[in-house]
Formats: sequence, C-alpha cells, structure tokens
Amino acid sequence: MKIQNTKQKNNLIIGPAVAVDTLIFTIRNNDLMILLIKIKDGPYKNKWALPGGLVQIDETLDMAAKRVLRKKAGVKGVYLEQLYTFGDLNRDKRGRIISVAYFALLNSDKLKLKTLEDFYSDIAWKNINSLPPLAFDHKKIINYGLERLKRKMEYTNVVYGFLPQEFTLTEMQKVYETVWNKKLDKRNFRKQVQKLGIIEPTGKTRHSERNRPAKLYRFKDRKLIFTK
Amino acid sequence: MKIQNTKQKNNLIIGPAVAVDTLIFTIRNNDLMILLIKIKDGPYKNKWALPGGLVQIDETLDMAAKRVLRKKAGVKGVYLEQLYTFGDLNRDKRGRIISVAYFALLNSDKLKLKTLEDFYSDIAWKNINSLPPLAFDHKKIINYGLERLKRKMEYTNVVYGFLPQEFTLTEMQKVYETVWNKKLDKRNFRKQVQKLGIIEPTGKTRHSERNRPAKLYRFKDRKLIFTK
DNA sequence: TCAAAAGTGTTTGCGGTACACCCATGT
DNA sequence: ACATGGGTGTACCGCAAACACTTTTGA
Repeated sequence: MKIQNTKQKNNLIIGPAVAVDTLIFTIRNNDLMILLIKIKDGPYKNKWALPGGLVQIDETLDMAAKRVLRKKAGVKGVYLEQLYTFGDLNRDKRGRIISVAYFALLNSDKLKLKTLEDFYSDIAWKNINSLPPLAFDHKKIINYGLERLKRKMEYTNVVYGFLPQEFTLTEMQKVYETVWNKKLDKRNFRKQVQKLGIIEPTGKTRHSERNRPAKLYRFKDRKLIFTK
Repeated sequence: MKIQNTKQKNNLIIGPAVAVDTLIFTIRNNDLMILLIKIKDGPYKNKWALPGGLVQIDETLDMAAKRVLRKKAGVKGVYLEQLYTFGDLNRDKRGRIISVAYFALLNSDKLKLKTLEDFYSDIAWKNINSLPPLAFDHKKIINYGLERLKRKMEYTNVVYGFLPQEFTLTEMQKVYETVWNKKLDKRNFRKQVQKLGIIEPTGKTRHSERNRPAKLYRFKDRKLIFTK
C-alpha cells in the first residue's frame, strides 16, 4: 500500500471515519435474539441500531469491538469474529463513516452476569424474526451476519458460543434448530455430533422437573475448529 | 452506531485512515501468481507490497478497490470480493492506517490487455510460492487471502475468475490443481463438474499442436454461485 | 505407427437420511 | 401408572473415491 493524495499530520486525516458495529446474538427460549439500542435523537431518532462506536486512534479493530461489548453488553470473553466492512457513501446520513461489523455469540452463562434491559429502556434484546425499524444500513448488516452464522455452524464448532460450559445434547440440538429454523432428527444429530469428537461427557447429569436426567457434556476445546 | 468521542466538521476527522489493498491473483504456466509493487522509499524501501490506495471521501470501498485494479493492473470487470479488514496499530510504521483487503482473480483474457511488467520495473507478477520480502503486514494478508481462495473454490464456482470465456476441462482442472497444489482424478473431476451444471459446451474445439482436439466449454453464468 | 493429450464407466465404501421404540424420573 | 423428555440402532441410498483403457489428431 502506497500513500498518495493524503495529508497526515498528528493523526489528522481527511477521509472517512471508521466505526465498529457489533451483532450480539444470543438464544433465549428457543429464539435467536440480537441486542439493539434505541437512538435518542438526530435523523435516526427512535430507530434501533447495533451497538457500536468509533475506532479510536490507539485501539485495534478487535479492541474497539471488545470495548463495545464490554460497555454496551457488559460481557467479555465471548465468541467474537469480524464479519465484513460496510462502506457505502450514504449508509450514515450524518457523515462518511465506514463500519467494520463484528458478530458475537453469548451463552446463558454470560447473560446472567448482567441483564442490561432491566436497567436501560433504550437497550433491548430483539427477536431476529421481528425486528423493529433499524437505522443506517443495519438491516442489511444483520442479514449478512445471519447468513454467516448459519453457514459457519455447518462447518465449524462455533455453536459453542451459544452454549454454557455444561449442556445437554438436546440443548445443543435446539440451538441448531433455532438458528437454522428447522427440526433435526434426534438420533442422527447425536450420532453426528459424537462422531466429530468435539465434545465429551462431564459425567454429571441434569435433573429437570419430572423427567429422566440428561447427561451433561462440555466442549473439549472452546475455540474455533473446522469440522468439515 | 452512535457517534461519541468524536469531532466531525467538513469531513475532518481525528481517527485512523482507511486504505484498500488488493490481492490480484492470476494463473500463468500452472503457477499461481500475485501482482506486487516495489516500494521506492520510506521505511519499507525496496520491499514489495500489494497494490493499494487510500479510500477517498467520495468513493465506496468497492469503488476504491476497482480504482486500484484499473490504475495498477489496467483491468476492469474482473472477479472482486472483499476479504477482511486489518487494523493492527503498527501494521504501517508511517501512521495509523486501517486496510480493507480485497482479492481479485484475473484470467488470461484480461492479462492480454496489458502486460504491465513490460512497462514498469517496480511492478511484477510473483509466484505465490516464492514471494520476495513484503512490506507492512502484507504477508499475513496474502496468507489469509490464499486460504479464502482455496476454501471458496470448494463450494462456489469462483474458479471462473481464472478462466477465459472459453476453456477446456483440462484447463479448468489445472486451475484447481494449481490452487490446491494437488493432483485430481480426471474422470471424477469431469463427472463432478458436469453434474453441477454450471458450464456448457460451446460446440467448438481447440486444436493444439499434435493432439486430439479438446471440446471448449463456457460458464452458463459468470457470477458467483454456491454449489454446495 | 507413434506420441501426446482427450475422453469415457464401473465398483466399492462411507456418510447422510429416514424411521420407532424403550428408559428413567417425578408426581 | 402415567406423563415427559432422554436415549438408542438399523436399513437404504447417493455421493465420493479408486482405478485403466480407448480415441483422436499431427507428425
């Protein structure tokens, strides 16, 4: 990359600004939810938007995304990956802002840490299937992220982002069914998952109300693995 | 995305600058090549780098990438997709620059238009397997792009980017073999490709020196299709 | 007739899919 | 004993992989 047609002095640049926007997904009651923030004023007043912020001069993109996660969702140590960078000219009416989109997956462990919507009226988990009117090009970004998520769950173990340390196979199956929006065969699902060798039994069981206890499993490695 | 901690007046922003860097691939003599530019001065003097440029205030990211392709490689209308955005703090010693990487695929039709290396001593096609010392984090970017390319050729028809309008099945197979760096079975390859239904015979044949003529094929659609 | 690349089918094994019943528990 | 979700095996089909010979052409 060669610098040309530019002036850079004390980090003063003539050019687009850079922001990160984060798609924070979780699953609650067998629904795929995304964390959104209501905009209070300006041209997008009363619309909802992805949590985001401008990238500071002394932070990387990943750092910026993690900062947003911490400040807006009160979580850290969750699954996070860069999604895509959106740079249309009029995606933000207020100025030329390029958005580097990230997506994060939260599990119920993380959710318990802080239930933000109890404290703020302008931040809320929204069902992915009934989104409110969105600001900017955030509808497009969410659609893009959803496709990535669906695809990635086919050929990686990224599902662990949605699951707590210990979980039952039925819970795991329900995550897939929720994201893919289709029923899976219980026997085939269990065979396939077990064959991949990415999870192991903890030896413990979970006793629900009045049913047979379910065996608990954990991921051998809570990091991204390609399974195909 | 909410603006905060920022000052924006007449597009004057305090923050990182944004550039695009393009991985321009082609295949020549059964080798995967990438177009690089030699840096003339500054801290990266005599190192090689990806063609790139700063994103102007009035152009989208795609426009910037296409501009680079046109100016540096003299081509247009080639396969182009956004790869990833690199934003480490010290990726460019000269200042805080975020790079949106793209990758492009050229076929021999396009190559004929302009053989740049005949005109410039500081621009050259380099074999992907014997790269010169690279500036910035461009080695990392190239590796990332290579992985994307290899994977994407498994589940899409993106190979068309490397192929001219008309081509033989052997030529097509050689593209795969070159990128994946392994031999494929001729009979299985032909069966699979034909079954996908993404190409069709043109009816014409190509007569090489002294062998049996090969049937020529074309892609039904020269746009990205998912085949799996 | 020879050299060189084009072109073509069959067999086998594995992975994915379809499908139904018994088990353990609490009430 | 019953209701509820947990847990298991087999049969079939289609796709992928392995594998070798014939055809067409120009010299």
